Amino acid sequence: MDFVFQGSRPIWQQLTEQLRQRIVTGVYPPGSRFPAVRELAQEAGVNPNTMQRAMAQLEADGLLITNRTQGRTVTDQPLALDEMRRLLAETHIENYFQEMKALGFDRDAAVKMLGEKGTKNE
Amino acid sequence: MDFVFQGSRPIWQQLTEQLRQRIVTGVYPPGSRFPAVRELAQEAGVNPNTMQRAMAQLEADGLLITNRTQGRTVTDQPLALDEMRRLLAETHIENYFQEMKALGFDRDAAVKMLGEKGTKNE
Amino acid sequence: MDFVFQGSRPIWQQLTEQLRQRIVTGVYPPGSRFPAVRELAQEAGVNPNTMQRAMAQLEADGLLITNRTQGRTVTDQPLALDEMRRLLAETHIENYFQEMKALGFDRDAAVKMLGEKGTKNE
Amino acid sequence: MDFVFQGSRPIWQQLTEQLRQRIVTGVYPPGSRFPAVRELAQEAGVNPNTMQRAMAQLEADGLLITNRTQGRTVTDQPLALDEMRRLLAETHIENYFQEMKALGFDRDAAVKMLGEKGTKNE
DNA sequence: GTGGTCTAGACCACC
DNA sequence: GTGGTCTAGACCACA
Repeated sequence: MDFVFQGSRPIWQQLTEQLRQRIVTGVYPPGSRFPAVRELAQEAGVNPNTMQRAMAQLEADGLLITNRTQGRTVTDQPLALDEMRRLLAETHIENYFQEMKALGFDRDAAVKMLGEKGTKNE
Repeated sequence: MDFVFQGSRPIWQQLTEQLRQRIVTGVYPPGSRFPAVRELAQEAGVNPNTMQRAMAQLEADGLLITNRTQGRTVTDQPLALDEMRRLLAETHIENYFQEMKALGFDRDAAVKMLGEKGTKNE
Repeated sequence: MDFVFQGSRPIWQQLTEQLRQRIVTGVYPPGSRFPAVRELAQEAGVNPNTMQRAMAQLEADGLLITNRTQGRTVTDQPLALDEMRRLLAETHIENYFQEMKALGFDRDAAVKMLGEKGTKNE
Repeated sequence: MDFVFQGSRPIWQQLTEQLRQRIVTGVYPPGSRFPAVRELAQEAGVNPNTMQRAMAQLEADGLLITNRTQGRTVTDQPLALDEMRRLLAETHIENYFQEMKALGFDRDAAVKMLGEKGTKNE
C-alpha cells in the first residue's frame, strides 16, 4: 500500500498516521527492524527531514524505539500495540459522539444511526 | 452557546462549522434573518473579515442567502436543513468507519465497540 | 413577466435592463404612458428610490420622457427604439467576439461555433 | 500580455478570468509550475491577498492544484483544459443568445446578425 | 521561499 | 447600516 497525501494537511502528520496504521496492523511486526529514514522517505517521495519528523512523533508515542547506532525497531511490547489500537479507537468513538451531538443527536440516536449504515455494504 | 476555538485549525473554518451547527439545530430558523457580519464578529471576538469568510462558505454551501444591502437570511427550504443534517451525519459515520478500518477493525467490530461505549455514560 | 433579480449585481441596474427590454419588445409601446414609479416599485418589490434610479437611467438613454406633471411616457420615436435595439445587439455581438478571442478563437471560428449551436434546439 | 482592469467589477474576479485565459490558451501549460502569489501580485500591481483570492477561485474550479509549501501547478489533465475552453465558449454562446432573445431576436436572426459583423474587420 | 491566516482599517455601492 | 472589496503588514507552519 503506497503513501497517499491529502494536500491540505501537513505531510508529516499524514505520514505519522499511515506509519502508525502499518504498525498496528502488523505490516511492521513488534520487535522487528523499522525501515531507515532515507528508505521510507524515498518510497514516499518526501524530504528525509519530513519523514524524520513523522518518526519522531511515533517515537514520542512509544511505538518506535531508537537504538542510536542500529536504526529503529518497532516496540516489542505487543501490549503497547493493542493498547494503542484501543486508545485510538476510543478517541475516534468519542470524536464521533461529539460530532453527532453537535448535530443534535444524542448517543443512543448516534449508535442507532451508525448501526443502520454498518450492516449494509462494505 | 459561545464560540470556542481549538487553535490548531483555521478560525474561519471553525466558525463555519459552529454557525452551520446553529443553523441545522434551529438556533437560526429557516427563512429568518441572519445576524450581521460585524455583529457576529464582535460576539466571536474575531475580525469582521474572518467572520465574513466563514459566512461566504455557508453561502457557497447553500445554507445562507445574501441580499447585498439587506443582510443575509437562512435558506427557506427546511428540506435543505434536515437534508444537511443527515448528510453531515453520514459524513461523520463514514469517517468513523474509515478510521476504524485503518486500525484493522471491520464495520461489524466498529459498530459493536461503539455500542459498548454509547450506553454507559452521557 | 415578473421581475427577477440575480442578487450579485445592483438592483437598479437589473431593473433598468428589464424595463429596457419591456420597452424595446413593445410591452410599453412608443408614445404610451409609462407606469408610475410607486406602481412599478410595488410590482417589483423594491424601494421606490431604487426604481426611481432605474427610470432615471432609461431617461438618460432617451427611452423615457418625463413630463413634470404628467408622469413619464415612452419615447414616441419608433426609430429611437429600433436604433436602440440594434445598438444593444451590436454591443452584445462585440462582447461575444471579445470573449471568444480571449479563449483563443478568432472571429471566423466564433461565427462558426455559434452557427452550429444556433440551428439545433430552441 | 499585461493585466488590465475594468474598474467596475471586483479585481479578484477579473484576475481569475485573465489567469484562466492564460491557462486555457497555454501560457501556463498543463502540469507546469504556476507562478507564486507574491510574484503575480507584483506583476499585476495588486495586494497579494487579492491575488490569492483569485487563485483560490481557480483552484476551486479545478484548474490549479495547490501543494502547500511547494507552490501551485496547473492541472495535468489537458482534457480538462480543452473541456474548459469549450465549456466557456458554450457559456458565452448561450449568453449571447439569451441577450439577443431579450431584445426580440430569435436564434436564427442572432446567428445572421453576428455573421454579418464577423467577416468585416478584424 | 511557499501558501495560509489573521488583523486593522479604510473605502465603496447600495438601500 | 449592510455586505463587499482592497490594502498593508504581520505571523505561522511547512519543506
